[in-house]
Amino acid sequence: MARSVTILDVAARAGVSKSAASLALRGTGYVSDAKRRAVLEAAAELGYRPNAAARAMGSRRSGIVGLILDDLRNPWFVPAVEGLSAALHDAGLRPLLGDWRLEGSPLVDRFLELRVEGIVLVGTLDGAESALAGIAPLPAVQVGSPRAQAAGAAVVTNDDAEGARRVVRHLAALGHRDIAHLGAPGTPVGDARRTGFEDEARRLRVAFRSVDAGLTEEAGYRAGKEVLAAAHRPTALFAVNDMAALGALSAAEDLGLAVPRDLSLAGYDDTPVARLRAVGLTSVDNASREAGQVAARLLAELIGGGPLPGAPRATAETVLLPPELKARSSTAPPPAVVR
Amino acid sequence: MARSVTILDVAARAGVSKSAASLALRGTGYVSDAKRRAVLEAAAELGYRPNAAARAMGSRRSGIVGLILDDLRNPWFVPAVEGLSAALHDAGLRPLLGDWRLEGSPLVDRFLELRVEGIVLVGTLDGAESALAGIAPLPAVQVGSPRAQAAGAAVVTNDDAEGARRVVRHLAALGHRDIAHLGAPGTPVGDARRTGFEDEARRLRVAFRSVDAGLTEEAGYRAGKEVLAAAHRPTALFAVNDMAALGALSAAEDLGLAVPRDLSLAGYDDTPVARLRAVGLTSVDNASREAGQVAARLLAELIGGGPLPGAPRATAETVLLPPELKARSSTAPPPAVVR
DNA sequence: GGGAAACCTTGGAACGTTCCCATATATCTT
DNA sequence: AAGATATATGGGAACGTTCCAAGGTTTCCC
Repeated sequence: MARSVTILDVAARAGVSKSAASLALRGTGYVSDAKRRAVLEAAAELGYRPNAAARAMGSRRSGIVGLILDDLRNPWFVPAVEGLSAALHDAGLRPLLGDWRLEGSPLVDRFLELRVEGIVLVGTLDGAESALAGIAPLPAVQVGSPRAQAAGAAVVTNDDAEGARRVVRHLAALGHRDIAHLGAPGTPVGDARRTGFEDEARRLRVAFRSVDAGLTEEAGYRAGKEVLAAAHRPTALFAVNDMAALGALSAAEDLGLAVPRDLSLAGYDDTPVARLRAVGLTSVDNASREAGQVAARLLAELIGGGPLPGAPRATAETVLLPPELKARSSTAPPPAVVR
Repeated sequence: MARSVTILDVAARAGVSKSAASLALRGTGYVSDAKRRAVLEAAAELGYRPNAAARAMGSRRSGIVGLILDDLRNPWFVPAVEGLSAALHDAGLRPLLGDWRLEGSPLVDRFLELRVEGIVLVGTLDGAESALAGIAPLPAVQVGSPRAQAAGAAVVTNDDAEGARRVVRHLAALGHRDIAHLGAPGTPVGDARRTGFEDEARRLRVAFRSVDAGLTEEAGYRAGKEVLAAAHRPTALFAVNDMAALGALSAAEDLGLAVPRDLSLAGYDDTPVARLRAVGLTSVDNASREAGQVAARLLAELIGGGPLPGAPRATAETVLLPPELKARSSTAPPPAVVR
């Protein structure tokens, strides 16, 4: 194991002190141009790589923030992570990813041992309450509707109620006067979307009903079948998410209903599946990338002392971002004969 | 910023030396039971968290391995990462995730600065050749078909040729005698799958043709349309992956062909979409979880000195794992009238 | 009962940085 | 010309661990 190159090797080769080399490499403080160049050149020649652990020791700063992802299997978080990543980088911080489902609470321990400067919780994080309690004094921001909220963490999320309202407006504008919602009560997104749906339907004087389904395809299939097989069936279905909408799509097909001729169908989240030509599902696109950016900036602010330098932690704050409707081929005017 | 509690605080409270505390906390070496208990208790009371950076300094070992993921958007890697994660843990190593598309070569720099003990490359990693050159002396394993192979890295991958052969056998057994393949030549998976397809079709004396498509839905749609609109159309289509298969599905629908009545369709990768009821696509399930495990064990062996303690790096080795066919509703016997 | 082997304990050195301070020189200000 | 400021330089301490060597017990075996 050839001992790796240290800053002392670089300093020696450049003919300067280790302090000067350190300054030159980081680009802070006073170093003459000549020395700076010599140091940089020596570093390049030797293939010098700063040792992150030693740097963390010396500076008492790790420069990293931990991102706890809810579930890698559900890549809805990708745009959010992109936004986070970019904005964190601008603040001189580096993200480290971990999967909550996969690693569980040891993940939090690991982040704490790495002395992360802040934590971003991405998604719902089922059953994370106890683990989250451990991060108490650290700056934390949660992006996406939280179930387990870390004590005092700021929350940046999409305005799910508004998204649901937009779906109703879209369907109503197409002429639908009887809409059913396949909901997922008890989940944060489920509750917000249902509330938005019902409020707007009421406001627009559209007949509506909400049935309990769930967030999975299976749940959408079952609830869809129930609603569509009933005596008086709605002309449009709004599912709590794209998965449930796809389940409902299967249910409609089973019953011989064509989408969108006999039934309009809308989902939520604008997942890649919704965009498939074979599916073409009308959905709602969360401004997740922007949410990630906002969260990162918020966190950077909290880490950098925050707006209340004396207080132990900035007060919990909730930022809501408006989503965007993506109309596709699964929604159309209702059949004329109906009603 | 209350200075965090160190091992010295723990040692003082337990009434032992820092060395004893260190030994007790790690569970190595000789410590009396009484002291061990006292130390553990003191640590718990104080909420002691070892400082990973300091530990890395002292031991000259980081205990972490970097996982470079090709693209978070394509969650095919999840089972592989699960397998990796579990097996690495058993070897006392911790995985750190990074996304190649998102972060690019700075990701490699970061891993090197963190002094990771090994690197796992997950997936194809387009354009990563130069970055990968930098990891030269580190143990590295690549899981999934590589395009950019790190010099001397071992490769653990799925036997794509075998998977393609199984698809052909399945279709032939159903009675198909004319099969087309929508391929993605030039990509590692594309080439292997096409070769397997053609070899088996030839062996079974089944008429076949391969057309160039690509790995996306769009590519599958275009190539599917071309093949299906031709004068003599095949009774079955085998696409290079599920996305392309879904594109072909749309093409078939556009042409008024019902799947599987008029046309059987198979994909590859067994993505969640293939499993959706509304889709029901016959596909091939890669043994990715197992691939991850094998890769992790291989890497752990390389890190722990490896089978050739003198050599600079174990010779590149390729492990092939057999995949499994998942027959679903998109494949059926061909229509009797045809041919 | 004498020596070896196992068990236990500890203080100091080392790891590779950054930070802090002391000092030196150049450049401005009046 | 005398300070004041900005610029530059380097030596030593600190960060929180693990490792090492050295010493002290106990246990075991012949």
